[in-house]
Amino acid sequence: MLRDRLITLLTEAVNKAQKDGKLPAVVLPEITIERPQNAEHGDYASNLPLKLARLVKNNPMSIAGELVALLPPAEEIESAVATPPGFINFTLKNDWLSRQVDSILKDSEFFGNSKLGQGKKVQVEFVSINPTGPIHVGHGRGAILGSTLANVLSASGHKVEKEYYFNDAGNQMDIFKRSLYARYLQSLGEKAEVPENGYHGSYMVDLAKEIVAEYGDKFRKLDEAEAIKQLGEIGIGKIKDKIREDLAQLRVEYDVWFREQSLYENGQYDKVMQLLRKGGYIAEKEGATWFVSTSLGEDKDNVVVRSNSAPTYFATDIAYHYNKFLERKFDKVIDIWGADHQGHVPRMKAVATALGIEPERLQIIIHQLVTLKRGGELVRVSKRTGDLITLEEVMDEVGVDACRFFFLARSATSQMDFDLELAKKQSQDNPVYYVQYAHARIASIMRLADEKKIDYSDGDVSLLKTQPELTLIRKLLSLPELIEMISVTSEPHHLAYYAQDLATVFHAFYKDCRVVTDDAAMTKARLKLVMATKTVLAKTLHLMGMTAPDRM
RNA sequence: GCGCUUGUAGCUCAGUUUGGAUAGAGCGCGGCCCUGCGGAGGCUGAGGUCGUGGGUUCGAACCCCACCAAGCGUACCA
Repeated sequence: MLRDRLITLLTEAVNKAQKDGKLPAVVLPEITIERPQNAEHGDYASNLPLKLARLVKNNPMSIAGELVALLPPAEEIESAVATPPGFINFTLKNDWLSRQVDSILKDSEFFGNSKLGQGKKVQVEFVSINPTGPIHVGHGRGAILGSTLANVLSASGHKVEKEYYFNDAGNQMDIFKRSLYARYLQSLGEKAEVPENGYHGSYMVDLAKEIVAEYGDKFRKLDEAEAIKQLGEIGIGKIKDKIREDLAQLRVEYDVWFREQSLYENGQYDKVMQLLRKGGYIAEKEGATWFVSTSLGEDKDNVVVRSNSAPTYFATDIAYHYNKFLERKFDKVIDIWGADHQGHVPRMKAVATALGIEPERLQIIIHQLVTLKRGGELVRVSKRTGDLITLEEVMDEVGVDACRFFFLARSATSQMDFDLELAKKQSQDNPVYYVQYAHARIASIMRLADEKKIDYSDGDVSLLKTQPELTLIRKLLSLPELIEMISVTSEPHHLAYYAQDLATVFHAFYKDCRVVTDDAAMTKARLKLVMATKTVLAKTLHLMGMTAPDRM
């Protein structure tokens, strides 16, 4: 990566300066290379002289001057200039830039991939809602964030597994089953009440009707406990299928669908509890069993087994993370949760510590919740009170591509209002179609070249030297940096901004540089550039889980 | 009360990790550009006390402190 190369060059310059006595022998601060916002400041810049100035108590500009003079020559660099107040600005060589078009074409869809991850095993777990109801729009945010992050991590050389955790055991499931039983009896014309803390949504009515249509009244004849059990399992199965369908429609694919139940079935729950007990992290008090997180600096202890001997969700989550790290041996685990789970973060970190797992290996990304609106009017999202807008409805209304783009264009930490009317309206104009339009436009040019039977494989890219061409090439070349940056920061929203930027510079290029002309040599060179742009744009869209249409 | 997250242009948001060069984008609003490969495009203008007040620094949207506002959490719910 060019950035690393510049750091090396600067380090050499500093070493030389210190050896020559032009710079005092101080410990070098971390060298940072940034991409200046202003194009006049070149392709890359370093503020190293400013940092050094403080340490050696010298004028930053004269340090910058010294370093520039001592920089070793490099084939990529046209110039390195000391600029007030003390930056070193690097500009790339035009012919080096244009040569990169050939290398993008050579790498094709693999352009931008790296070995950063060194094949490390990373799990990304996301969505993971209870199978008690359909997915709503807030969960969709986690789904899009998780699937996109997984795509990027794969591109940067991680061995990624995407996982969904079905909480199909415990308290909430019992409530769900009893709610369903009540709806079932109701749809057979009997009197029954959905429990007060139960699931009242209208989808439960539909679900009950569906089961009546399929199975008739056979569960009415069973005794209540047995009916609730059998009916409940059928209901859960149907909800799980629906969740899978919705996610598939959103283009979210999973490698593993993990069942909470399995933690009990294969004894891992008991195993981890014994382990914690042995480590002195378990205590009995007030009739319940507690995880003593205060011994790890937490504010309070947490119940793992209630006084009625039912384990809490926290208990199985402990077993689940034991399974992730110690049984399946992931090098890193990324959990993506909604902000309503933020209180769960510190205690899970404490669990990691108690199990001897370095807490950094467990990364928890919290995304803020989504407020759904329709024409400015607030829409309730809580599935426990019914009246919900499902992810399915949103996808049908605004389309999957627009949906993914909208969610991706915001950082996980931003609280977002998702206005359905606005999303539909805006997606007619911009920015989703703006980006996809660029791809369709490129496809159209390539079709024209194809019709004219132009073979551009021997095109000479060194003919590409005008400003719009070079600007486009520069933008193409920043994809590898972007992929690495997102892999490090886990912030895939930058992809959406990149896609827009790339579309913008392409449209500008298109305006200024006609591709297919009578000039055969220039046509071939530009076709190469256009094809390289198509590759990079499609790759960006695919990383975001969006389509790259050839026609619109 | 305490904790986490957020507050940047009329609206929706980047930029805050690593303090630096005139604070960016899209939408909306004003003005331009169609004899050419897809005008779902291009160019351009207006629009900002970076929540408020202090502090650190040669330099703060970014670091520190206080305050204000919003969301979430603070269960033997998940």
